[in-house]
Amino acid sequence: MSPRTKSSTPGAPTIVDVARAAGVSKGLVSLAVNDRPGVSDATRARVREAAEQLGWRPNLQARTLSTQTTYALGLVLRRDARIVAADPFYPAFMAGIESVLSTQGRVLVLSVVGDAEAEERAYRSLAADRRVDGVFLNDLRHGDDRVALLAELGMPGVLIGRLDHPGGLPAVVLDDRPGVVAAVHHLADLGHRELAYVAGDPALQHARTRRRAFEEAVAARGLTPTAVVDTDFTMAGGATATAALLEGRLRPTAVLYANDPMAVAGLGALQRAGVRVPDEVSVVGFDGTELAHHTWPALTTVRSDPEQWGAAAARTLLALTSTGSAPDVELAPAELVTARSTGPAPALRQAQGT
Amino acid sequence: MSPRTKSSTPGAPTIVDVARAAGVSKGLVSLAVNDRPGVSDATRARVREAAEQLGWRPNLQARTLSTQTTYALGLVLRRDARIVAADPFYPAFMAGIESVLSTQGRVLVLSVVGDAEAEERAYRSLAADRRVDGVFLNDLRHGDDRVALLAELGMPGVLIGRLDHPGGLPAVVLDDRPGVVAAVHHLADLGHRELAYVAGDPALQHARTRRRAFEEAVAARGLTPTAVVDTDFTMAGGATATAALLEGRLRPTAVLYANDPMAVAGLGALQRAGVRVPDEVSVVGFDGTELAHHTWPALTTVRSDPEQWGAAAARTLLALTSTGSAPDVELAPAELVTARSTGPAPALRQAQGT
DNA sequence: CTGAAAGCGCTTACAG
DNA sequence: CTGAAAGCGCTTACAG
Repeated sequence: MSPRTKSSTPGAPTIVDVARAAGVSKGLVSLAVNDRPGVSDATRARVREAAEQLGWRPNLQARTLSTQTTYALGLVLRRDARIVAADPFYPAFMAGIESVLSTQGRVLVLSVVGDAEAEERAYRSLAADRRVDGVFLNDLRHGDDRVALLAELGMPGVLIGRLDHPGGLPAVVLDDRPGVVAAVHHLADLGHRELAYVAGDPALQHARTRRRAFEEAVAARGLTPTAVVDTDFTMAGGATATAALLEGRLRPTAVLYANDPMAVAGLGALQRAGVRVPDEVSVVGFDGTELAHHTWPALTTVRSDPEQWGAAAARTLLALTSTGSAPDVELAPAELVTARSTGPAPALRQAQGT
Repeated sequence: MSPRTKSSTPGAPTIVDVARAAGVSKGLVSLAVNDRPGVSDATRARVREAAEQLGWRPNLQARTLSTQTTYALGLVLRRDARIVAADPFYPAFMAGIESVLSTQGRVLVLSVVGDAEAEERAYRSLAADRRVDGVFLNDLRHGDDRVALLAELGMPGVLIGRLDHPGGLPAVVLDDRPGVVAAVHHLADLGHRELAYVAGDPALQHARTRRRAFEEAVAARGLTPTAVVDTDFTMAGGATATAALLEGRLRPTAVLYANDPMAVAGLGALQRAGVRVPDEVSVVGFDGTELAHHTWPALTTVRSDPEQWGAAAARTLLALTSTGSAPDVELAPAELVTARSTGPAPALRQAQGT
C-alpha cells in the first residue's frame, strides 16, 4: 500500500474533505449537516454545498461508533424452515417493514432460528454486537419471557399484537376477533349448528385469542362447539386435525381454521375423504392470503393486513428508538371475506339435529 | 452524565480493560485474540483468560471501522408484497442462509423492493453505507445489469443460479432441467401427447431455462407442445393461463407449471371449470413445496432444495469475501416427485389423436 | 457563532 | 516477542 496522505485518497470523500472545501473545521461540518444549533445560515449553506459537490455521505460505521446507534432494526423468526416457507404472513409483514425503513435509510436485520435457545442467543447477540437499535417482538407467546429479556438487554422493542403483560412496551395491534365472530355468525346464519375449530399453536397468544373468539361467538349463538383441536399452525397439522374431526362422534358441518395454509390442507383432506365442500362441510380460513382465492372452491376467509401491520410496527419502533416512547397503535380489525367454500348447512344434518 | 473515567464505567468492558487485567497493551490484546503471529503462547493464554473473565466481546462497530468489514451479508428481494407472500422459495432460502450465518457471527440484511429503480438504489446504499460485505444475486435476469453494478460498486456477489455472462462472479447452481425432463417423460410414458407448459416470467433466467428444458424434452419424445404460455409466476397468472389453455383450439391432457403456486391455482381453475384432475387433465408443479402435498389431488412436482441452496450460497459468499475468490458450486439437481395429480392420458383423447 | 481537541473501541504498521 | 502511537471517520462537550 502506498502511504496515504490523509484525505487525498481516491476513495470516498470524508468529513475532512468537506471541511477543507468549505473552509471550516470538521466539527462544524457535523453540526451543519445534522441540523444542530450553533451554525450560521450562511455557513450551513456553504457546508451543504461543499458536501453536495463532493458527493459526501457520512460514513455510517463511524457515525455508529460515536452515536451508538446503528440505523438498523431486527426481526427474529423462530420456526423451522418448512413452516416459514408455507406461511405467507411474514414475507408480507417484512415487505411492510421495508416500505418504511427504505425511506429512512434504515435497514432490516433478519434472524431465522429453529428453537427457543437459538432465539434467545439471537436476541443476545443482536444486543451484544449492537447490530440493531430495536427489535420487533413477534409471535407473542403466553407469558412471553422475551419482554424480560429485552429489559435485561436494555433493548427497545415493539409488541406485534397484544400481550397480557406488556411490560411497558408499545404494542401494534390488529384485532382478529371481529373477523372470527363474523365468520361464526355467517355460518350460523347459513343454518350450521355443528361448528368445529382447528386452532393454532396454543403457546401463541394470537392462537389463543382466535380460539377464544370462536368459542365465545359460538356460545353467543346458543351453540356448543362440535370440536376444537389445537395444532401447530402447519398444513400437516391442519390435515391431521381435519382427519380427526371426520372420525369424531359428531361430524361438524362447518370447520374454521386458524390460518389459510391449514384451511387449504383441511380442504384437501376433506376432498380426499370424499367429503364435498361446501355441500357437506363448509370451510373457513384465516389471513385472506392470495392462496385462498385460488383453491376450488375458493376459501371464505378472514382478512388481516400483514403489510400495513409491518409498516405500522416499523414506524412505532422507529419512534420508540428515537424518542424513547411510542403510543400503542390499533389497526383496522380483521374482516370476513366470503367465497365459495361456505354454504347452507346440509338439510340432512339440520334434520337430524344434535 | 457523570464524568467517566476511561474504562472504569459500569458498561461493557473494552479492550483496555482486558489489556489492564492481563498487564499488556491493548494492541497486544488485539493480536492475541485474533490469532495473529507475534504473541508468545503464554501471553496469548493470559490475554484470553482475562478476556474470558471480564466477559469481553470486541465491539463490532469499532472493529468494522478499522477493518472495513461489517460481518453482514445482503439479500435484495425485488417483487411486490403479494408475490413475496405467495412464493415459498425465499423464506426457505433465507432460512438456509441463516443456518450458516448464525454459526459465524454473521447477520443477514434484507431489502424488499418493488421495482427496478428501487432495487438499484438498494444495492447502491448497501454499498455506500457499507452495510454488508457482499450480496446474493438472486432472480437472475437475462442480460442482468446487476453484475456490472456490483463491479462498479466494488461489491462482492454470488450468483444464485446460472447466468450467461457471469462476469467473474462465483455461481451456486441447482440444475432444474433434469426434473423438468423427468416430468415430461413421466407424462409421455402415461400416454400423454398433448402437453402444455405454463412458464414463469420470461425476463428471469430460470424461467427461460425451465421452459427450454420442457420444449427440448417434448421434442425428444417426438412431440410438439400443445401450448406454452408465459406468465409472471403468480397464482393469478397461473389461473389466467390455465383458463386460456382450456379455451385453446386443442386442449392439453397435461399441464406443467413453472412453480407450485401456479400449479395450485391452475388446479383450482381446472376444477372450477369442471375439468377432472387427473382423469381429464394431469397437472405437474415445480418446487416440491409443502403446499403440493396438501391439495387434492396432491401435486406431482419437481423438488429442488431451497434451504440447501441458501446454505451453499452463504458459504460461497463468505469464502468470496474473505479470500477474494470462491469456486462455483453445483447442487444436487431437481428431481421429480410423483403424486395423484398425474395419471394416464384420457382414452378418449388418445383415440381422437391430433 | 466558530475552532481545536478528545473520544467512540478497535486494528495495524512501526520501533525497539 | 512487546509497547506506544496513529488511524478508521465521525460526534460532542469545551473554550473562546
